[in-house]
Formats: sequence, C-alpha cells, structure tokens
Amino acid sequence: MSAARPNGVLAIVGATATGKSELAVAVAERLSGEVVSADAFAVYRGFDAGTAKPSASLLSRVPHHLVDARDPREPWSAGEFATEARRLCGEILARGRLPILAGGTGFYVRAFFGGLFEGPRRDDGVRRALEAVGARRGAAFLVRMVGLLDPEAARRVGAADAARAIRLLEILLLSGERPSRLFRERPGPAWEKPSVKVLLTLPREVLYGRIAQRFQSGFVNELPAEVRRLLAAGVPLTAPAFAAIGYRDTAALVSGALSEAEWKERLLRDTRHYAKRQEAWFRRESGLVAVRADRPDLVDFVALKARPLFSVTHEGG
RNA sequence: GGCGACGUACCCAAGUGGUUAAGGGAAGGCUCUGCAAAAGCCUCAUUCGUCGGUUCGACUCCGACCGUCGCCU
Repeated sequence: MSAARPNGVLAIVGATATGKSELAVAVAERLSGEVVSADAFAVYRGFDAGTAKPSASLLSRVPHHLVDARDPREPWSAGEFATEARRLCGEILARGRLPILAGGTGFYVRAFFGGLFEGPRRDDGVRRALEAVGARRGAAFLVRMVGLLDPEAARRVGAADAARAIRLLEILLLSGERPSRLFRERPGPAWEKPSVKVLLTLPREVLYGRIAQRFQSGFVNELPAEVRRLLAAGVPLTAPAFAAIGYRDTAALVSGALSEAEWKERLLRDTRHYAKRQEAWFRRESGLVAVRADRPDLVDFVALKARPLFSVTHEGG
C-alpha cells in the first residue's frame, strides 16, 4: 500500500472577487490541506468586512494561517510575511498536509517564492529623517540623491516617487552599500521546494460585476459599524491596517465628512483600480497556470493541477 | 408658439480671432526587492452639434437649422 504525501506548495492567486478563499478551502478539503493567506490586510484583527476576509464558516472548515494574526497597529510587510509563510508551509508539509498559499497580494507572493535580498529592513528612525528631508526639499530631491549614490537603482524610480527613493536611501544609509549591488549579490532565502501556481482569471466586465455585487451584499451596512467599533477601540487612523481600501473613507463617512453616494463611488472605484493593478502584477509573473474562475469543474481542475505536488511514498519504508 | 441661455472626448470642464484645443475624473496600459489594498509613470479630441457665410486665418464673429435647459404664453 502506498500513501501520497505532499512535497510542495499550491498557490492560488488572482484579483479580488475571483473566489480565491472559497476555492482554497474546497481544495484543502479535497486534498487535506491548510490555507496560508497571502493577503496584506486579512492579517489584521477586526478588519473584516472591508478586507473581504474569509467568512467564519469558511475559516471553520479548514485550518487557516495568517488571518487575524496581527493587531491593526502592528506593521506587517512582505519580508515578514515571506519568512513566516515559508516556515508555516514547511510545518504543514511536515504534518503530511498540503500548504495552500491563497491571496491577492502579488508582492507577498513574489517575496515568498523568490525571496527578498539579504539586507537592512525598514527602520522607522531613518525613515522619519528621510521623510522630513522629502517634505522640505521635495520628492525629486530624494530621487536625485539616489541617482547620485546608486544610478542603477535610480533608473527604476520615477522623479516623484518619494516612497521608493526613501527605501533605497534607507538601504544605502544602513548598509553603506548600493542597493542594486545587494539585490544582485545577496539574495535572501526563497522557497526551494516544488510549487504549482494557479491564477484565477475573469473577463474584466465579469470581474467588475462581481465587485459591484459584493458591494451590494450586506457589507455596505457592516463596514461603517466595523469602523465605528475600531475607532471606539482606539485604533488610530494612522494604523497600518487603516490603509486598506475603504477604511479611511468609511471613517470620513462615519464622521459626516463624506456623503454616502461619494463613499460608495470611491469604494467601488478604488476596488476596481486595485483589481486592475493585481491583474497587471500577475500578468508579469511567470509560471502561473491561468484558470477561468467560473469554470464549473474548478475544484476538480485545480486538484488535478496539484497532483505533481504529491510524491508516492511506500508505507513502512 | 414667443423669449433667453447653452451645445468642446465616455463624464465634468477651460479656452471667446493665429494654442500641439488646458485641467480633472473614468477607462486602458506599465513599473515594482521589507508599509504593496502602498507608491510612481504612460496613453487617451488632426477637432469643438450640423450646414453655410465673413476673414489671410474661426472652437472663437454672423446666419440658418438641429438638440438641451429655463422662463413666458
């Protein structure tokens, strides 16, 4: 007798509203898996409705990781995610179960598989100083500084892109080395085991329709209440979790600074823009198996695609 | 029916004799090495309701027509 034991990770990625969470749970049930969320905002406790977090019933069906795992005030990043997610996936495999990485944050998925460079991480002190410089002399000044110190890295930075310039200067200041060189010469840990990556796709109009539909269903009413609760609990608007789409706008709605019509319009528009950026990101990612999210045999199809992740081992051996 | 105002891109809208016909939104595309649902970038009217006229030259001035809105009857 032989038993199939997973030896790699199944990734399910795609734009928002393509049904990643549902599919991940269905496949996990079928293949005895556990879900690791690759989502920048579902990690935050209390941020539920606006982040399209998997529902309680979904969460109860199969073990989930990195959902509700951080306080909304805590920073969370691609690097932290990648390290923790790789560790979790290793542990799931060690238990003889299939890790399923599911989420829409392309940067996190790339950091998980390809790794980030080995070097200084974010440092708030340095950042504050650089931000102050940027506020006084302008973003273009920061970008020019990068151009002087690391012309190669600067080529990828737009003249007004203060955020990216600050990160590069931060690396320079903290390591004394050029980021472009560190990126090339000091790759950090990556996912070395096998993987199958599935990209859920939907025609633009269908996707936008689903986004609008999701907007109509219930959460319109839940979101303002949720935001009131968060604010009452003392979560500041500057908390990282409040950067999620819709949350600051909802705070404005709740305080009366934004009309309901304007609020709805912004949420829908921002979500559409987000979906578009996600598609752009995944379009560029290699090794993805594109699958129509509305095909009737979706679960069977994905389970079939995941078969190479199971190596046959002989019992007692 | 009369009088008046207006008609510029998918939407809002500036321009009022010589401009490559502003700007914003939407839409589409791109970039991405520790805040990424972030941040930045690019594309998007050979043409101004239509037809005529004046002029070297018209989105701009004149006329007619069409359309929209308002007021009056």
